Amino acid sequence: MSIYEVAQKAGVSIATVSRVINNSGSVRPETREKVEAALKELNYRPNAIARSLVVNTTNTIGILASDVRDSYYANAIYILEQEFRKLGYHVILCNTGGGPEKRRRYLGLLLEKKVDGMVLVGSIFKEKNGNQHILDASTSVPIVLLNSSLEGDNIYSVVCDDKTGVSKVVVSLALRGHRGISYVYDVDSFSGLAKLDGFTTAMKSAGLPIKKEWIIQTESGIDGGRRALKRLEDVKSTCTAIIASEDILAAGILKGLTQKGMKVPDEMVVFGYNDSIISQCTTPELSSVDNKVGALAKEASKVLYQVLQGMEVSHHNVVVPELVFRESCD
Amino acid sequence: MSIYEVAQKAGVSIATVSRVINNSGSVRPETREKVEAALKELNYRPNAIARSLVVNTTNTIGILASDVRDSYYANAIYILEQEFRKLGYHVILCNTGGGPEKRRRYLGLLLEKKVDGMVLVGSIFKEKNGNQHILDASTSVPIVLLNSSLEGDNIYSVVCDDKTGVSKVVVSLALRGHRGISYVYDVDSFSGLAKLDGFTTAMKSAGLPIKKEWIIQTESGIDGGRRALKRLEDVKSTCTAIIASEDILAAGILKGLTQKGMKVPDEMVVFGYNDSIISQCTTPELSSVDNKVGALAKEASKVLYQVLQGMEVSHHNVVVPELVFRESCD
DNA sequence: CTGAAAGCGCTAACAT
DNA sequence: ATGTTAGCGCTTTCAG
Repeated sequence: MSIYEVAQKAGVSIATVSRVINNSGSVRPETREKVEAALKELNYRPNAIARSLVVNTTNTIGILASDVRDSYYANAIYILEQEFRKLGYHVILCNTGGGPEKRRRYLGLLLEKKVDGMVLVGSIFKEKNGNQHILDASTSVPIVLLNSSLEGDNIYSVVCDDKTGVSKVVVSLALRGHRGISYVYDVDSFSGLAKLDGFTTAMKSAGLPIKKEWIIQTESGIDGGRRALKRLEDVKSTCTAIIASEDILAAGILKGLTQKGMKVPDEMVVFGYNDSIISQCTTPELSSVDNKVGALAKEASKVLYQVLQGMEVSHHNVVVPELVFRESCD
Repeated sequence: MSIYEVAQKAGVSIATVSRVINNSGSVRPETREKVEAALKELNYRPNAIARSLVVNTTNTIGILASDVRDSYYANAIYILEQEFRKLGYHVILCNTGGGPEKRRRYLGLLLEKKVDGMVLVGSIFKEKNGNQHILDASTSVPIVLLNSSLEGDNIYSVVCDDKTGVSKVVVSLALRGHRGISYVYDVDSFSGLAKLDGFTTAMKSAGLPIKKEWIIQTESGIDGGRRALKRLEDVKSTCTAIIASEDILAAGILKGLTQKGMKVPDEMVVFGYNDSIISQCTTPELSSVDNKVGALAKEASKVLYQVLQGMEVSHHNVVVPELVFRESCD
């Protein structure tokens, strides 16, 4: 099953076999045929490991994501895998589960596996020095961050302009006459902070009041949404619109509202974020912000590919999100 | 950055360095310290590729799934990755997109990459000879099928008993007095067929009428559900319960029902399948069948691991699903 | 306890 | 056009 046996069966040297396999050098048609016959007969498969060792490249990209089960990441990974495949790369997947510790370990493992490059999907949290390992890894291979950002020679980022995303929602709501707008979010990630920033900035420039009690941080998930709504009631809120940083949060809010018998969108308008499948499953259907994961992932693969090809590539790349209106805000 | 440089810096041979790295053989404490110092200083990382070449194993498992974006697959992949990681394996992910053609190619690629084993996630469709490549691949490495089945020496399967899953729903519905029960499904996959079988079998043994017009095949997705409902109306159906083969289908059905002003569950009962996040987002919330992806994936990784360890393992393993009652069927 | 050397399967000069 | 050969970085006998 090695190249030697093929060579022997074809009555040529291993170099010749290598040549026909890789279409390199030139070989006489008759010789080629002999070799190809042997290849078929032995059902030969080249050993990519051995090849990698000599050519010093694995055609493999490492992908780190905190959790594939999140549909946002799932989408990103799906596209990344597809795109890299088209470009001739394999993909090794690692679920890091968020924390920097596991991420550090996986980065190391991927480095040992000699991946040609990596893409880190999703927000990096702001730990003190928590990102040193990324910087370190980047000395060995190029790294692209999808929806996160970090400064470095060999680090590239592709982000969705989430600040603008939320801003657009605020503006849109203001135009519809809403003055009391609440913002509900979960995590303090890179994009989480950008969204929050977008909210406050836009509220200010629209001249709308920003009340502390209207900005609510809650747990992730549908129950997080429910709970946030409850807290909003506690403070006797008089807002007429709620923006959630995630669709799933908005789904919880919608549930809570319905339960209280409040009409959406008549008595309260709700906006989600991600334009995930969830936004189509709720009743009423959820208006949301399409943060373009597909475009982001495509861009990320393109960037990494170009870097790998030795091209000069911009270190910062941004994609602009779009509002999608459904029943919860018409 | 190779083992040679470490050896040189430590003033020992590469064999010794190898020994301390792998904790193999025995080395004098002082020597070990010298080596470890050099290791640190050079920030050395072993080259897994080179190692794989000699030990003839990569500690990598290939995973083929048709589409990670499907939450069912996403869950499976997440758990698989976690479990294998715990066992010391990496995971290469391939999205095959369903068809056998791409799957054949990916199988080959994974073989070249010398994965130690593979798990194929999801249903294999019934093509004529469409599965020969799986059989072929299994001569090189063990393969476990998650929720699919194929006979072979080196092939193992872990399936959810979906036939029983749907049967349970039927029985449960019959107990509640429903006699007219409709079944809506999308694809003819391995598990798709099992579910359908479960429906007809259970209907028969419950002595309930099986009408052709009540068994509806439709497209996948939320619109598939909507459309199926429409067809059900077309035939002036008088059924009082609908079972869908997927939550997302049920979501579409629910939407359609609400639109028509029909009360769920009072006028019509609906049951989904998968117990996905979707079932909690709909209004009313969807009763569903928990098909235990988590358990399935855990079992799959265990099976493959044991095979890799040279243990004797059962070729057929089944996990039993459970009903989860929510508002759409109380 | 440590080192020398063979070899894993392949590619890429360098010869011929 | 084809063959010979030297590694790629590592593990693993086999000597010492």
